Amino acid sequence: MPLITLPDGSQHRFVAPLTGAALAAAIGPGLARDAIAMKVDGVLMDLSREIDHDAHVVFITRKDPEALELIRHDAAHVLAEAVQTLYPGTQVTIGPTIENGFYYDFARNEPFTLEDLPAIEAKMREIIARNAPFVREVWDRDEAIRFFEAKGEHYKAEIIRDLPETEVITLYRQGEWVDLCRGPHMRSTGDVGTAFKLMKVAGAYWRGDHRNPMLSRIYGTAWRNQAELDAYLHMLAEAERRDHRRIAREMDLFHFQEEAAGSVFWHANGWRLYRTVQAYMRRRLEQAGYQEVHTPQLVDRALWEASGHWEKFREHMFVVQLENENRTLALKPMNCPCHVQIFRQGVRSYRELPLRMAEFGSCHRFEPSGALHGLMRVRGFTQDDAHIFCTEEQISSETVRFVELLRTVYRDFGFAEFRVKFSDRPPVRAGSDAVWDRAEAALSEACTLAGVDYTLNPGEGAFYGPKLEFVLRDAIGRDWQCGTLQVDFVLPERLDAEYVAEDGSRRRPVMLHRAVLGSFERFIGILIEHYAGRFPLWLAPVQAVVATIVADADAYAAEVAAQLRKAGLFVLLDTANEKITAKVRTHSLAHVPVLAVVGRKEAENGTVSLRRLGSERQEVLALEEAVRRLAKEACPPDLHA
RNA sequence: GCCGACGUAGCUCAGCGGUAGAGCAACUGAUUCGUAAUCAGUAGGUCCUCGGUUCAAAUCCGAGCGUCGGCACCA
Repeated sequence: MPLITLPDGSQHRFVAPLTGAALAAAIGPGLARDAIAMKVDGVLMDLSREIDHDAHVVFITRKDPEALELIRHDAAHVLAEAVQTLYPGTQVTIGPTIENGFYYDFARNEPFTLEDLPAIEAKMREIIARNAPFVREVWDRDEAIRFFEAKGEHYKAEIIRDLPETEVITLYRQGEWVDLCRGPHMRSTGDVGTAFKLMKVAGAYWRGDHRNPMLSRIYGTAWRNQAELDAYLHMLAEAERRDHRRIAREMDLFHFQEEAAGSVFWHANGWRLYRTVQAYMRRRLEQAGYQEVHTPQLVDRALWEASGHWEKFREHMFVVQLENENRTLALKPMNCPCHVQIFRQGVRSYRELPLRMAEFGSCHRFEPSGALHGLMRVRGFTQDDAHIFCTEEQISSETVRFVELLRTVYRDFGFAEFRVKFSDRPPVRAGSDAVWDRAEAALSEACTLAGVDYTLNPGEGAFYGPKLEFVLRDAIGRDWQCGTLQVDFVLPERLDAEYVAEDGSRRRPVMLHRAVLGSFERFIGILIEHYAGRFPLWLAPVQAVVATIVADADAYAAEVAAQLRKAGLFVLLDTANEKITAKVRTHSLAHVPVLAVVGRKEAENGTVSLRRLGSERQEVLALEEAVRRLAKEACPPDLHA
């Protein structure tokens, strides 16, 4: 005699166990029509499941957030049926939901290509139109294994074998087709609806392990209604519009070419942007008590052996074998060993600690070809790197200082939000548990003092120490890990760094490896996408264009440009024989933030007409006033009075 | 590195066995114009590279390189 409590508090007693569908029908025809699943005491279930005990029941309709998961999960099943109908002999493996959609991995000799998708999607729509109910069946484990083996579904059989003995083995039927699945599902395939789309194909290793066979994955997106699907597709188009590689062409920032895969050719505009970012960082670091150094690119193998990189990082290093001398050098993949060399010059005193050594360190790492991606993943890059040599007691206060620096920098670049991930001791590690206890406590305490919350990444720390990772969120909600702070007990030991303590004894410093931006290349890529090329004035590589309407204004336009340059702006002069509409279009497409238009009127009155990128508003100002305002606006945030 | 797609003028792309094309950009000329494309003309190509098939290859096949989307990797 189950007593059912609904979200509105009402209670209903039934004389016998009943299914969710029956319960919905008992409550009302509207609910019977709209309910696609239910939560029984907080657990999401099929409507076909029987409720035989007192329970709190919440019905799920398409309006609920849970519906997305269900729709995507069921869409994955429909996809699998469609594929197996069209391509007999294809084995199914797994098909989970993901952010924005779902995928299904298939085992097939011939991988799927983009051309296969329209037919598969059409078949999916057929299956959905057929509207076959999802039927849940509980199977005996061994029988299920035999069943799938007999069908030639070896991956499914393997999945069942690996399930814990206690797990109930359930299969779901949709018409003729059946799949191993934990569930829950909606009522029938028709509940998937029509707001879905197959997006792309990709290879993916079975169980994510590169030693396993590669499966053929089909990605799809699915939503509750067409409007949501359209909005998602629109968002993708927006991300495409912001792609830093595309904007780089529009703004003439940089390029890549085959002869230097993974290394950037910075054009004048891009390099100006780079220098602006770097000059800003240099000032911030100086204010924060860092000393800047510069260390060699090419360093003998002996140092990398001593630091441990030769053993642990060899396959990522560019190695140079000298022909004339019997010597092996490597391009540095990191700056830390070189910084320790500077620390080791002379005798260091505890009075010098914390010693904050910064370098805009140009590093090279051999990245696998498939990993390269515009500015975001390159082989040659420059880190805003620094190493803080300090005592164990100073870890906490140095971390607080670092978080403050990072918060300031991110804010200045227009990132309001960031979050922190804390990676603690991994299973295999150097250093005693007591030292790890203290280091982790210091980082944790520092986060509290700095007023930042963190999420824990258990066991994800480096072997040499725990770390914090700083993830910022861009204008369209994507996350980018940029900053990092890593505690290192190992390198000072390996490279024999020491200082003289207050009591005259020799001690090992702790090293904090830290970066705010990560690499300039990647951070600039993020900036480009964050701003979609429409930079605030202080960052814009071309800050203004002075454009003439008639040739009579050429001389005055040159004067305007000269005044703006004198005030420190980077300005181009456009006296081309074009109509002003064409000039507006050209410079708008190049994302120039300020267009200073001058015609006869401005020349006569000593004014300029300012037009901001993306706005049709015009503001006519006296020249000196325009220069004053723009100069102020172009001032980097750290230099404001 | 693995799977798939792609590589044609500076850019965006068409052509898909039979003499390399368009728009924009560039250059020249005309036009002097008030806030997102003025008109006309000219020039511009080892069709990524190397091999193969063919009377004939941008086009078909193979390998390599690169790019893109994923997967793996990111100490």
